[in-house]
Amino acid sequence: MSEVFWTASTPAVWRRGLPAVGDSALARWMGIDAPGSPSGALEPYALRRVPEGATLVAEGAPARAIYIVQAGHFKVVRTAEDGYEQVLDFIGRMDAIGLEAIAAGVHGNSAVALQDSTAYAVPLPELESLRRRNPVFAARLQTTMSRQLARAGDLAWMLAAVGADRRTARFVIVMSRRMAEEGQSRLRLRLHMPRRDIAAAIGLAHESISRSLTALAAGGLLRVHNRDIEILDLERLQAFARNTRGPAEKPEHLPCIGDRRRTPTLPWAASA
Amino acid sequence: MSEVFWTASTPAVWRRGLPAVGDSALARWMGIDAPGSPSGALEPYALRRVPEGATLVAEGAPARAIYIVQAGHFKVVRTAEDGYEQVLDFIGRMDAIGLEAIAAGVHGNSAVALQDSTAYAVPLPELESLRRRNPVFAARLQTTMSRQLARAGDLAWMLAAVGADRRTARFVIVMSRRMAEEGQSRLRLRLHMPRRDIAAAIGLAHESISRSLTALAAGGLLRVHNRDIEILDLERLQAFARNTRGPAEKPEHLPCIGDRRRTPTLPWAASA
DNA sequence: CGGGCGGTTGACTTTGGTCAAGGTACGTGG
DNA sequence: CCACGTACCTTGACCAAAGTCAACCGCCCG
Repeated sequence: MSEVFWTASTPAVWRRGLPAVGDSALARWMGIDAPGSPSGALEPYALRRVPEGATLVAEGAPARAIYIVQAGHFKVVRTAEDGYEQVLDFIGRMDAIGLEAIAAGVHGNSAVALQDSTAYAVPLPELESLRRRNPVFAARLQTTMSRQLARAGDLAWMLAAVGADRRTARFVIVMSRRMAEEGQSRLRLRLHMPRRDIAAAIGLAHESISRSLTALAAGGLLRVHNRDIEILDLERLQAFARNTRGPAEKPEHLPCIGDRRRTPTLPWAASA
Repeated sequence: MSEVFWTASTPAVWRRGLPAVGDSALARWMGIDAPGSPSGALEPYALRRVPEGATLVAEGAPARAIYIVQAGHFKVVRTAEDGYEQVLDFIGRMDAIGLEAIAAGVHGNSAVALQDSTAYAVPLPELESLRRRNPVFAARLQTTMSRQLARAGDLAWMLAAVGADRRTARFVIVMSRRMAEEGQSRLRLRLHMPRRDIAAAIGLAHESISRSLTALAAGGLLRVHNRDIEILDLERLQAFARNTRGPAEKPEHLPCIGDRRRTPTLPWAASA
């Protein structure tokens, strides 16, 4: 119970770039390793290297291409005129960036690399013909857009929760679900972004993220060590995240974690 | 200045169903009036009538079809387990419903009619072949999905603003922009939804919507009469909505509307 | 070894949610 | 045509929740 699952010193490689996934997987994703297509079909699509912190697409820029992430992670942000960055999404490998620009012609959001990353650029002029020539790619693209729409729902779900603790709990659940979708463990997650970005994603002050994570940890729902999070009790975490407003479900065994008034240590956790 | 632009008694037709748009426009939208297609091509796609308050698609239901709105307005909601409804989007005519379900196979959101409305159902099994046969429809569908992604950004932009007044201002701006996109006046808008739905969309209590609208009106930025809103000073409204947090821009001529402490009447408005 | 960034915690202040009451518009039935 | 009832909207008072400011700690990197 007291043992930690993370290594004492977090390997620097986690903070830096991720190992690149083989191009074959990406080619399969794009449907361009289909019978008849030369495996070198990826060639025309430039592989862009994006160092940590660099901007792949800038909002307001004319839409020239969409991008398929090969390795690394990105945050999708919309920068207000006052410099406040609202994080709209976090994008991992095999996912697409810039799809919202197809209709508008200009990018509405920026994409910034969270680590050293790489992405293939598919020029918009070629998108149409590629879609026409390649049904697999067309379907995959549609699926990706559909999935991103579903994620927008997730974002709203997180932002809808009034309590800061609940929002944070929902954020953890959403990240967990995505990890599971990628085939990773759903109970041990590694957040790829600083607290500040989490805060910007769910509309809180970054201090509140800290407090909420601490409270959830004190409640025995999580274990937190910087960007490593272990979900100890998914059941209760979900139950806690369930309610949007109000002092959690009245039912006795789900006391409100928000009740951390003076002492961050939860009164009801001590009894268990 | 004291004259009102709305008729004394709001025509009941506005609250009820909207006049149906001709099928020809919809057929053109879907690309099935293209040369070679019989004009009766809409036939296979059932036109569904949806009375006010009725649910067109229910979240959790298996995805059978997507819908193209012919007349009326819908709200797209995600209902939490505790019954709280988060509004994700408002959908008007010529727009699509249920696109997020293509990837997941089940509907993640519900769509509820705000007035008596009608929509064409395009069964998912036919979607693929229709897209393949009909490039115009394929492109239009992609554009629509892209636009909905962009709107998800709008939603986040609204929710990101911490101040209630600012959120409300942003909501008005977004609605104004959409009206403009539909070719309507951008300064006179008719909201099709009750305060309660606005509140659910931007994450506030419905009382706060009232207060914020009143404050904005008191500031001379808007004129409000129930669901009719006239934007009096778009310039200043946008300037006010600009900042995400903090007491608005320090610059003298843009005082913080949020400063309505005791008196709802704005102190700085009186001086002008 | 030292500087800086990211994270945590505490004290104070303000915002907006909640509860409650009153007002207005619209539809319905007499 | 008018009276009534039901939503919808507005306003007020109170208070808990979260933002802000500030200090501190610890880790990583130079």
